[in-house]
Amino acid sequence: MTIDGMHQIGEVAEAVGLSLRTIRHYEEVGVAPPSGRSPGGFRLYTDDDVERLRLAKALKPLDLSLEEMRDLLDTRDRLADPAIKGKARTELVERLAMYAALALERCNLLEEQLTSVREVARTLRNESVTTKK
Amino acid sequence: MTIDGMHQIGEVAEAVGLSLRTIRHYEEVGVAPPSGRSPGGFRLYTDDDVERLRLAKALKPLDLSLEEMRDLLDTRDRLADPAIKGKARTELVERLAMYAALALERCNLLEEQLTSVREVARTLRNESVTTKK
DNA sequence: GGGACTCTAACGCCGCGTAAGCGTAT
DNA sequence: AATACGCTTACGCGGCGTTAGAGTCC
Repeated sequence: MTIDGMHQIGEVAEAVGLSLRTIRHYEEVGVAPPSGRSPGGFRLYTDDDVERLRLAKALKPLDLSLEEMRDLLDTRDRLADPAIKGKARTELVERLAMYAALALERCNLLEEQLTSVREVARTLRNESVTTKK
Repeated sequence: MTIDGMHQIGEVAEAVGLSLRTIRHYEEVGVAPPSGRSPGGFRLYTDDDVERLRLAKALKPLDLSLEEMRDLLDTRDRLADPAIKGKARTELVERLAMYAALALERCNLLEEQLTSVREVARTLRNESVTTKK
């Protein structure tokens, strides 16, 4: 940890469980930019930045494009700002709801895959045991 | 369906639920080649070919490389040949067992993802409801 | 011969992995 | 001054999607 509670990339990668490359890439495409840089150019992440990265990682199974992920995260962040009111806010809420729905769909898909892959696993086990002796 | 119980690619795609492109690609890399071709060059798949494609699709959530998939499928097919005996057979069985183990691992990973994505889904729902009115 | 189907060849895209060569932090 | 850490740039890759243009089936 550096001065002022800022973290540099290695530390963050360790904590979040993403590769350096991925974290840098997430900056490039705006998914999770660091709030600052050291004088020498090192990326510096606040705790909130790290949280955003965590969320990003958690979102991965949703299989969104990185652009969609950025949109989702931005939407969430903007909703957290109570200064946004009225129609603008409603719009954001609806967008978030969309993503929520999408997440549910994706849950179902994952469940299907899980059962399917379980079946396959059993089949393979069987075949590699039945045939054994 | 063409003569002799052979199916052409569109029919197969429909039945299995893979795109034409994917099926062609699976031939290119040896995952699921058609048993024949029409005089004019159309791919012709037997019922067994179609079965192999089905299996290939079911295997997708395992997240193997196509090369590994090919290996898995080939191993299975060769095991089905009772002419293979002794050490060679044992080797095949062990290889299949490896894939079975890998499948189990993958199951766990999928479970993790599922719970994680469920949590996210709930969170999003909450946020898009709490904020609503 | 007309319409549906299929073919090959080639480029494009996304989400990073992986060097290479060089600067920064302590 | 050594060691660990980080930076940018750029190429590569897997698994297809997507034209484009030509051939095949019946």
